[in-house]
Amino acid sequence: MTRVRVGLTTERVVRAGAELADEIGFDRVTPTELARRCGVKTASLYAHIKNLQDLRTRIALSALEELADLAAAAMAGRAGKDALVAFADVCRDYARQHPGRYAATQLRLDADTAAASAALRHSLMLRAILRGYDLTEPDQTHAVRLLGSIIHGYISLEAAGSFSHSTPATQDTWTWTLDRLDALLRNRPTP
Amino acid sequence: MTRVRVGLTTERVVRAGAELADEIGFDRVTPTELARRCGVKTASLYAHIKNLQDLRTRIALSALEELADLAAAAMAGRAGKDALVAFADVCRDYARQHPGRYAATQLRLDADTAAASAALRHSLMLRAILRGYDLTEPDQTHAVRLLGSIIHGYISLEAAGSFSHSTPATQDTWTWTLDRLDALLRNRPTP
DNA sequence: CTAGATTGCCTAATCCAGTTAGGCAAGCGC
DNA sequence: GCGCTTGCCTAACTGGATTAGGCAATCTAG
Repeated sequence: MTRVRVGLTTERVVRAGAELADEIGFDRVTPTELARRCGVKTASLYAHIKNLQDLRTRIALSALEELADLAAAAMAGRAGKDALVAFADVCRDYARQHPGRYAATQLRLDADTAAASAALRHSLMLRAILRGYDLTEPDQTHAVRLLGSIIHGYISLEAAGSFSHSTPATQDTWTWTLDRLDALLRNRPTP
Repeated sequence: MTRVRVGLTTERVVRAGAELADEIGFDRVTPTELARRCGVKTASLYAHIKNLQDLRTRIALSALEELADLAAAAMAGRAGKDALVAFADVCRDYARQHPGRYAATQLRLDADTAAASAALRHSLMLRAILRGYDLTEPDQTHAVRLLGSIIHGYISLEAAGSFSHSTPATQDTWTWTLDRLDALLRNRPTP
């Protein structure tokens, strides 16, 4: 019985979990499935992760980091609408290319974990986008929330297939939406 | 051993499941928990539901119906911004009062089930709202998707607690958002 | 090169949730 | 009161999450 050492580490397990999530869905990532994919018995995973919840949290945190890195890179050197479109496109592309990881970013984290996560970077980037528009508090906070709502809402509905049975291409709606959103932010507050 | 007949039916089981979802979360609704709540052994539920997936699907469908009924009632006799605000408020209130049921409405349904669900009524109501604005295709479809994205995105983020650690009250952001959305829909397409 | 320490991965076992099969009795119609 | 229907039960199976403990593959020292 030649026993082969795959050489797992926590990082590799989490990475494999993220890939698995993209293939079969984040909520179907389970120790059993992940072990199968890693070519290892289920119990062996527990040397690297504490339990299922720990695994999911780690995948979520790594996805948040990854998305934040991508967004930061795309936004570098851009401002105003350019920055807005760059950020939104990165989020949407990420969700389309890595649906499981994107789903992971929506995992409900406890307060401490969330505070130490890359979620803070995301909100800072939203703030940064709005620096290109002429907004003062409290409008700026309202706008941060609106931005988050539209981007997340659109991506969720598109991923759920809510748009797939209508005629205009979703890409058209996406650019239309960002155009309108940009105009909305540029215009003075309504009277 | 006096055996008591609770008198379950599929409808009552689903109703109890919806209430349980609001209390402990939709994804924690499970035959075991639901049986406990109904005062019945787990196996007894299977006379009324096929399995866990069937239970979840039924809860989702009933929530979609319930929300559609509420929305239709709130929108009756209203048009334009009044209709928009009425519809959006109903969705938000429903999500706050019945978080588990709202989560259920986001359950991924297979094509046949979705087609026979109240989801169609929801999209028709969104179309109805837009009749109060001067939009032609393809702008109208874009606007339907934008409406859905904002409402769903905002509610999701608010439910996830994403807004709970900032200062302006979420109610202010909500009315601000609907004001801006109304203005966006009223204004001519950007040059 | 080899002995010992480390530790990655295994087997074995436990617990618990989802699910099925079959039995009993509570309430129905007569 | 008699039988039929059927709501609910007990008993049993399956499969996944998790833990404990053992063995062997690799690393390090000398």
